[in-house]
Amino acid sequence: MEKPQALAALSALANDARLDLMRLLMPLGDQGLAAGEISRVLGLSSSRLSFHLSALEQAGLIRSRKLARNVFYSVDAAGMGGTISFLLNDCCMEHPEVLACCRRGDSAKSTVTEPQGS
Amino acid sequence: MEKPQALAALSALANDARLDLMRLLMPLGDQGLAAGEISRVLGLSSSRLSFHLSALEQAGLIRSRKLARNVFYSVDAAGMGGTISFLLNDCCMEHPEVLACCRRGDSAKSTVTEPQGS
DNA sequence: TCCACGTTTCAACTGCTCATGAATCATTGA
DNA sequence: TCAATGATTCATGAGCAGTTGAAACGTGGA
Repeated sequence: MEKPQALAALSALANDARLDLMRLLMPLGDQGLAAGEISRVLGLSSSRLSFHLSALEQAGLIRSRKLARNVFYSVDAAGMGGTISFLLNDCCMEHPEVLACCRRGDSAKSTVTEPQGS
Repeated sequence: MEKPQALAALSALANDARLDLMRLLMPLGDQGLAAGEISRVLGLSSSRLSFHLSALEQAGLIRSRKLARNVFYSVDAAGMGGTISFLLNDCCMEHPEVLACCRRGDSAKSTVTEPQGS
């Protein structure tokens, strides 16, 4: 993934509503969920939801599929994976401590990175 | 890592200059680089750099250390790792296809995720 | 054909992010 | 003490992101 694309994806993810949206769609796989249903679950107005959905779709993080009157949205696993991969490989250059934090699924509370105590 | 903290980190990363900054600091480890040197390397004005540095520091992605007249900035591996871990675990719930993309270090060009052809 | 429903688009407004240059602060050496 | 250096803060302005409600669009059923 190139930097502009990664930047677009990061910008898209850096929003409360859109992060909730990704978390809602993630376990549903390719089937996804209709826009109206998403709007009901997340409590977003239709125009607001449409705005956020198109932001995520433009960033390559979700896909849409028209079915009768409904539009179903589902996560684009490759887009999301590519974004995380960009952070891990291109940005962090597989920095060992960063990798360790990821594998632990750990939060920011480690002091092992500070051997210099003087 | 909690959602507000992850959102702050994602917002901080969703910027061209700040992404460059992280990539510059990443291989330097705990030693880091002085602000003036960073400004020279990246070609940023001092006030602009200071603005971006404080954004990254507030987001918990870098640390600062005063040394004589200089302020050295270095990556906070735990913060960066926690952010990636949040995306991978909390947001993607370790979605197998997302994980696969990450392990491959692959970009968004995979069609293996689409077995349904009819 | 007409209406209802699901969804998107539009215009207007608010607030935030970012860039710029000047001013300020802290530290060091003369 | 004073000047020079390194870094941050401030005020300003431009532009973008997000919210809202109304209008428009496409589709399917009566």
